[in-house]
Amino acid sequence: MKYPKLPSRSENFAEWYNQLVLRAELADYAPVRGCMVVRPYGWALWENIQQALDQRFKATGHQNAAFPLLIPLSFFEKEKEHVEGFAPELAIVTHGGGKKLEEPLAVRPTSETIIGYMWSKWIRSYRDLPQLLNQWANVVRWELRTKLFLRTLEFYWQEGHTAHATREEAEEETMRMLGIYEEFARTEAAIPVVSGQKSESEKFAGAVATYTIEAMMGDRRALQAGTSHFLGQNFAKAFNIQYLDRNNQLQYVWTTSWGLSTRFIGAIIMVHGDDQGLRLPPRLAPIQAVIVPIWKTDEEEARVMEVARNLKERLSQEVLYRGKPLRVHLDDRDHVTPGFKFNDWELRGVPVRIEIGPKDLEARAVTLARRDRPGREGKESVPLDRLAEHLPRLLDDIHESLYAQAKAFLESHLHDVETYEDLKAVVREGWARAWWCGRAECEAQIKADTTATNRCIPLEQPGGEGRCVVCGEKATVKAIFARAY
RNA sequence: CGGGGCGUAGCUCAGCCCGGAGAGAGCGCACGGUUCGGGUCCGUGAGGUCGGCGGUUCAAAUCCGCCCGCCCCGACCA
Repeated sequence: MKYPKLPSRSENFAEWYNQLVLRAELADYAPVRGCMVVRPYGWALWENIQQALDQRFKATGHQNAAFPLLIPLSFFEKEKEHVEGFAPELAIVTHGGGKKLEEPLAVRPTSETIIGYMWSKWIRSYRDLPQLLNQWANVVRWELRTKLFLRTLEFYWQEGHTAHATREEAEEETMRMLGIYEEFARTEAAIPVVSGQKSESEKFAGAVATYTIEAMMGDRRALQAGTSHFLGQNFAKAFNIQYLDRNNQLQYVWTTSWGLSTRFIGAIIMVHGDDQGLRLPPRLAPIQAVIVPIWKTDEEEARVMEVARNLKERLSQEVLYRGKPLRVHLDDRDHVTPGFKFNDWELRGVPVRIEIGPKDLEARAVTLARRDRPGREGKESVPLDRLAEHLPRLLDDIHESLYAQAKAFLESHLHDVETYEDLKAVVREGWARAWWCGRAECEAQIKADTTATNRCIPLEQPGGEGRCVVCGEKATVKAIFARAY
């Protein structure tokens, strides 16, 4: 076999993932340890994620801004938990312009501190609130163990930062943004998630409460796919962000922050991908439909290519999918065979392939192949003049089918457990949902015994009470335990 | 930071144990032809400080020492 197949997902998931990222040209290793280059195809995917989220942020009143990459090191020392959490993974600039700096500068690992500093200058009155900001940025965290998209020294994300007059408003904001992440994952990426709250030991350094969306990867490990933090007045006090309320009383603001990173691309790969390669969710796919022309003779080539070119023009100009022009690519490479192209575009995860050959021309039709169904089963012939109306429906159908598959997978590997023995067995192959007393010792015990961590306390709770799966004490909530990335 | 693996052509690797003739294979790439409805076939060609530095030797990709880098598995994290 000239073109080796990917390692199969079931045999070696980690190797399958690595090779797929490289071969689909989403990213490549940079010459610096732990850093990656996001290649055009991967970045196009990220741009579509950005668009989908940005639109939602703006619709809920947020504005984009840009804060500096470099942050005075002393800023991190102002909030005790924050510095403890981030100090070990800071990259620090000590020299500039050939001279040693008076004060070292940290390359931002997140921007609460510098935004807090600016707010302390900008906020004077309750009339200045709320502050609803977001920035699209790169950040650096000196991770020891890296993996493309999932954990790299430098990564790209959006970080939302808001300041509010009241606790209630800030808490509402925290939950609103968590809801947006959940809805985005479901309706754009076809990824079902569990929304919940992080335990004390898993929460963000400096937060009062951290909320998360957790997604189940194809190897049944959990991935934190987005987070939303209620920061209380921790940063307000650390950076002295105060305002005068209606009664002329000086008050501290209440802040939130929330983020989703290029890690989400890893989730898309690991949730939907199969042994053939990527299966990109149609609404985020850089290419939604690829046209593969097929011919034998020069005369056929001329006829087929003419129709193919016209089709590409017509589809990208006339067909709107969810309000945006259909993203169509014509694969006019003449030095590779159709069979090669089929495999190539399947590896790259394009949702729909449009085959046009002499037989199709004769029937005034094209052959459509959908990526979510393998082989012949996913193929159908569609008349040329019905394609424009057919494609959006097909893309929706693929989206629904990907979501349904992922949802079924999640549900079939998420089990309620009653005993500790059950929990230990379940987390080897999936997620365990169990009564938990809320104590860190019990979480730690589970982690020590199984390497599974407390992923979250789901917002959806059964109610009532039970006995902690570890210690047997009274428990009022159930938590999800799983091995995670 | 602990454990493991690897560094020879763009990629995957052979050669190294046992030093010696011209530094190799497959893929990819370029050109020509052939093919094209599920990873075509043939030919020609370009392409290499054998990770770096030092040592041993008449002679080092090969033996020895030091260094550097990367990947994988664990603890930490989005």
